Amino acid sequence: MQQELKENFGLLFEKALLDEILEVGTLKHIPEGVVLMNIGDYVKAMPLLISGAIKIVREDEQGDELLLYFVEKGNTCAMTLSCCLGETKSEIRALTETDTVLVMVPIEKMETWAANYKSWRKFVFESYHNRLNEMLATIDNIAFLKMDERLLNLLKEKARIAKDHRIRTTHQEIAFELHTSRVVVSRLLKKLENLKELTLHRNYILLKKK
Amino acid sequence: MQQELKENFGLLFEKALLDEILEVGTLKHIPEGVVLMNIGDYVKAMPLLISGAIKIVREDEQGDELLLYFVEKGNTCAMTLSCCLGETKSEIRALTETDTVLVMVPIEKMETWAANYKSWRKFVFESYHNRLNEMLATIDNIAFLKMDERLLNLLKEKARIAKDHRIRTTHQEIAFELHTSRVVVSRLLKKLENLKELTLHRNYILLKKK
DNA sequence: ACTGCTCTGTAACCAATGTTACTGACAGCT
DNA sequence: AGCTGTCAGTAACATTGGTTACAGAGCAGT
Repeated sequence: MQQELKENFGLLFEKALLDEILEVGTLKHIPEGVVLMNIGDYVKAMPLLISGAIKIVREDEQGDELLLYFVEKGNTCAMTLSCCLGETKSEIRALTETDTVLVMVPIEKMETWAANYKSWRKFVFESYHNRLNEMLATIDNIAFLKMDERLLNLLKEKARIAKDHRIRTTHQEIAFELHTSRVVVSRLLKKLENLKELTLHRNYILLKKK
Repeated sequence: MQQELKENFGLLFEKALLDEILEVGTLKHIPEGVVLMNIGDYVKAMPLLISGAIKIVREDEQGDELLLYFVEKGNTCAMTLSCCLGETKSEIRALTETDTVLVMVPIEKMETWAANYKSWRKFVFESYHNRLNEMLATIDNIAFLKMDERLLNLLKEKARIAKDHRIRTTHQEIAFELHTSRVVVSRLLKKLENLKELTLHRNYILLKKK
């Protein structure tokens, strides 16, 4: 664990803090598609991402879904932070988008570290900053872009995160993430294929490198 | 100033912190419709709201607008916090929705207070928490609701904030806030009037109390 | 080959929203 | 009163996206 922590958080945290994290944190390997937190859950630990990516999803009462953003290595989920501090229920669902390695830290440490380590305060504030910006980007996408642009953005993001232009997914899954219907996704994907942006296959989409 | 601070932040902050705020903060009265911060601005002070409300607006490259949320008394703008800490440009515009009273605090104090006062850390974290939740609510509105529901929600929110069922505004202004067109707003307002939710007048809308 | 399941393609239609264009109502000013 | 600018109402039409329904392709199991 020491190795992984050092590589991803070594520049962020001072030695003493790294030692404390090593002491109380636990390293976990999690495969793709596992739900880490669900809506209504109470949170007891905070994840520090070593590798992989976590997908953050919103859901309303009718069960309508919407992808909010992805969390990547060197980051943590500010929603979790937010829940920990407020001791409120989670408003979102978090699940692994790819195979993921992370360090879980018990939330009791948060306040102590915030008081004692400047680097921890910086990290937490920056996480919030990043999350607010991700949310802003999400709002921009929903409010200002049309479905075909949102679709293309999502595919590019997925390719970047999985480091693979071959995106393994179904039209239905994309439809959930964009909060639209499968038929609409198929229609727009076909349009994008005609525009030579990608090629369609069963269970995967090949995005053209540009 | 002492009086105002005590009333709105007295329960939040310990005595020593209140004294420090009194020392470096300046009290300001600002009329409705003044732009406090614009997109691209660098931020040098943080506002603590005593009374009134600030409207936070997003704008894309084409100049398309969208209302994000309102900040009310006892709160601060987490976007500002975020900008201060990151020393980045503002991503949003902030303007007074009503006449507003606030205390401006220079941002240099932020890190010192975060290190020394538990209540300040709590306040900052809670601000972030609130802002993230506001953003979530905004996303819910845009993604899951139809225009007529968004419109009605906006009107209710405006009435609540101004403490007045007589909402002084034009259809065009509402159109900007919801990022739609004036014609659509007029159409839907007429529909809501037929449903006895409100009555329409020149330059104001009378919302029915329910 | 046959069955069953999931995934994709497509047509036809509908609902919501956006656009353009024109009208009159109202208020302020001279 | 007459002129001017802003605001609101409405019709006609275009576009986008959502819905329903159905057919066929691919794949696994028997």
